[in-house]
Amino acid sequence: MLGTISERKRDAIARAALTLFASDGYERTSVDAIAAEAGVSKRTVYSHFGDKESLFLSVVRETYEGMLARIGEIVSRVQWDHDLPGALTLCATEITRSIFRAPDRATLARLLMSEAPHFPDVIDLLHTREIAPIIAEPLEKLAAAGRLAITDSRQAAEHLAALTLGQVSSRSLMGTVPLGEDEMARLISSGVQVFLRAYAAPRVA
Amino acid sequence: MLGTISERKRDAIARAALTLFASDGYERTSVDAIAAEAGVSKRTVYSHFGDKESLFLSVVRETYEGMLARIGEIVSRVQWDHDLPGALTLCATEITRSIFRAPDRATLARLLMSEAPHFPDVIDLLHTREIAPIIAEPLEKLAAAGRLAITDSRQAAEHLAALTLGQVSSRSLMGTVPLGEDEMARLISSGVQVFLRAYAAPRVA
DNA sequence: GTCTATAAAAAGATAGAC
DNA sequence: GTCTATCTTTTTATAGAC
Repeated sequence: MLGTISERKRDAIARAALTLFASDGYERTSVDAIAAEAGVSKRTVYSHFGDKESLFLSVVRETYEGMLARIGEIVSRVQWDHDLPGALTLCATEITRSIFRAPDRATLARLLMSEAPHFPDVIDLLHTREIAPIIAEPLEKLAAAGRLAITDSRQAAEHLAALTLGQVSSRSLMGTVPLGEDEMARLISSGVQVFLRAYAAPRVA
Repeated sequence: MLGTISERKRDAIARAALTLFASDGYERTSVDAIAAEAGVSKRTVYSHFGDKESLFLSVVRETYEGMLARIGEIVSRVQWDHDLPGALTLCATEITRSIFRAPDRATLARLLMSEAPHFPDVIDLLHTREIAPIIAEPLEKLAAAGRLAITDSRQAAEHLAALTLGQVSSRSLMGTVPLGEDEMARLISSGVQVFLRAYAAPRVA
């Protein structure tokens, strides 16, 4: 189940690359350093991934897709039926944590933003595979159930994301400065409150 | 009033550096390229700014301070007395434009985020000289006048910023993808609407 | 102060042996 | 597939003339 030696090396290279790219950025990370961190020779890196750019795109894509899958899981696990503020807060908190607390995704967001201008493929990735639609899905159902006054679920999802994920990103400078658990909770719950005040379904008389 | 030749060269270097840093990032920008763009020799760059890092910090600081001053101006010029939604929309639009439309500041935000992890001084700058307090000031007055239901003006300012500036930043990938004037307007006005629904002063009976 | 020329180091990529 | 050794280019920074 561990794969061939070659596959394990490939994996070690990908992990080392992600770690280094995320902490130092693309240009500051040398292929030498990646090879050393992975415990292989530089030639092996080139054999597996062709060149530095392909290696970068490969690990970035893989990690980003993993993040989206994780967000999908979180959204599908949340119990939306009862406590609405609690469900929204939990969902937003878990998503934020999954992005800013996972060791290898901690600074992925920053890395993507930093390198996007130099890699059209990254811009494409970010535009094709978005977070908002994933959040929009449960909001749509809540609207249909009459529990939220939402006309455009996609837009509402972006408002919710801006008020929670966006606040945390901004405060932590895209994951650069670590945020305390309590401050993160405060930011998110304040954001959810604003969202709910704006989108609360009017009381039926 | 144009300054000495030396001062004009210094200025040309600073402008060239900002342009190149903003479009290519710190590592991808060579001092050679800056000297060429400024029309001076490389030696002159080093004479004026010491080294590449000092040059970077110098232009970043200067530009960021200029941006804050511009935001302060915008906030102070807005007429808050009459149409509240209009005033908020105008203010947010002007601020967003001043950041993402000014030629030399267009990608400053992205540059700051990208390089912050590698320059402690940039983190310091962003934490010491913030945007939120500038926006909090008029909100505080509006709350005092009973026109908004705000308890924490600083927090409300961050919510407003997240819903306007934050949405635009996110959509444009921090200025990487240019946004149409109409889409920017749509994002901002939707954000202001949410803000107002959440912070509207309760009607006095 | 400003320039040309150069030193010194680093990094991406490859050749060739095993 | 994997390694060591090497080529080539680029980049920061400086020496020395004017």
